[in-house]
Amino acid sequence: MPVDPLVPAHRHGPAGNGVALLIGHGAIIIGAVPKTPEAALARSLLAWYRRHGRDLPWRRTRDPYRVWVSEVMLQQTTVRAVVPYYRRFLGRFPTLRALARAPLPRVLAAWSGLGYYRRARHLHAAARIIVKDHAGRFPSRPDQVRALPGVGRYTAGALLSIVFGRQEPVVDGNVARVLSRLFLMRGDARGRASQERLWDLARGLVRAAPADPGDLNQALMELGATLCSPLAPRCPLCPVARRCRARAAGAQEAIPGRRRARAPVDLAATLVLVARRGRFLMRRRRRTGLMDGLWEFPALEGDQGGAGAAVSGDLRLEPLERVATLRHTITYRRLRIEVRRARLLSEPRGRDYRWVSPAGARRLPASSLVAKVLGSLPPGQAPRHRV
DNA sequence: TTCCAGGCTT
DNA sequence: AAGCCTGGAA
Repeated sequence: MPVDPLVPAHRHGPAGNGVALLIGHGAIIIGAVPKTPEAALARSLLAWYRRHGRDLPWRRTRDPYRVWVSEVMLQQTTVRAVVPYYRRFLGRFPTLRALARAPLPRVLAAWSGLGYYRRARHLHAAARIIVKDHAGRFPSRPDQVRALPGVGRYTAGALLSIVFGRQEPVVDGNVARVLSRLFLMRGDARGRASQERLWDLARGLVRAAPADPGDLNQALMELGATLCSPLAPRCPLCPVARRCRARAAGAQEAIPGRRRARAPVDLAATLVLVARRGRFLMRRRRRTGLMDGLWEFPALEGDQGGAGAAVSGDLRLEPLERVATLRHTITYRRLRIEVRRARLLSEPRGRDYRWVSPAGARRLPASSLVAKVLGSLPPGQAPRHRV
């Protein structure tokens, strides 16, 4: 058994003793006296979570499929953004088998606007793997869960603890913040040593809550998401503020240290709207690593904003008047986008082109940029007939 | 206008 | 270590 750096060897042992109170004629267990620091923390966190945890849709089920969908959506995405997508997604794909049967474009369409579209591909691929290799039953073995595409250390731990009640730790951004504050971890929280320390701490805590590992993990995440915020944490409301070393040191806002972002790159692009019979021409992106397989309005290549013929992939066209200007950011790219009408000089060919009504565009797999473009068009700029 | 949170993959 | 996306806060 690995030595836990937090706990002196003689402190290892049962988590606590029951304390009985006699009230009237009955004996009532009112709680356990924690024997270890972890047990004390776990007990406070669990009590707080049960009283103050938010009522979220995926907390009303233990269906592995539903919890899995929520966890993948919650990767790099806030609860507020996820909730409507989660409901819609499960409306369209109510079961793992339904998801596995669905064509990928339908899955991507349900994901449109949520970002990080690789997650949707992974989810879909993993559903098919589960049907094929696990008879449609979500695996409960850590190695099998971890082997699914799109399931890393965090997501595996979340699923195993929440759905299968296993004592597996989780460290997401919220947990990392909570733990680095509780244990006053100065220095770069993203370094390898810090990460291992965080996972060790999380493991120690989840093992101190053997009856409710999933709730313990969710309590840590909930605390980070609600009270233990990056800025202005609400320590007076925190169930473990008394045990927080960062707070004792007055350093809660300084921990963990901020990540230095990659310098943004400014780019200019021109998107073209080609209208025909009330529809716009759209094209499906190829595999570039960026919004793979999503539909978009054709972009002019390079610096072709001026007059005359221009090229967009295998398309030749003539840009016309500008109808909108907007900004869009993708990771470190800051795009300044001009939207221009255009006239075709060559006919689009193949499955990667479609003529789409504005309503139809909102049903295709597409990034938020498409919605942004459609929303930026002035009234009366809807597609019109053009000879 | 800028900054930021937020896991997985390669 | 770098890249992926978006919405909301500062």
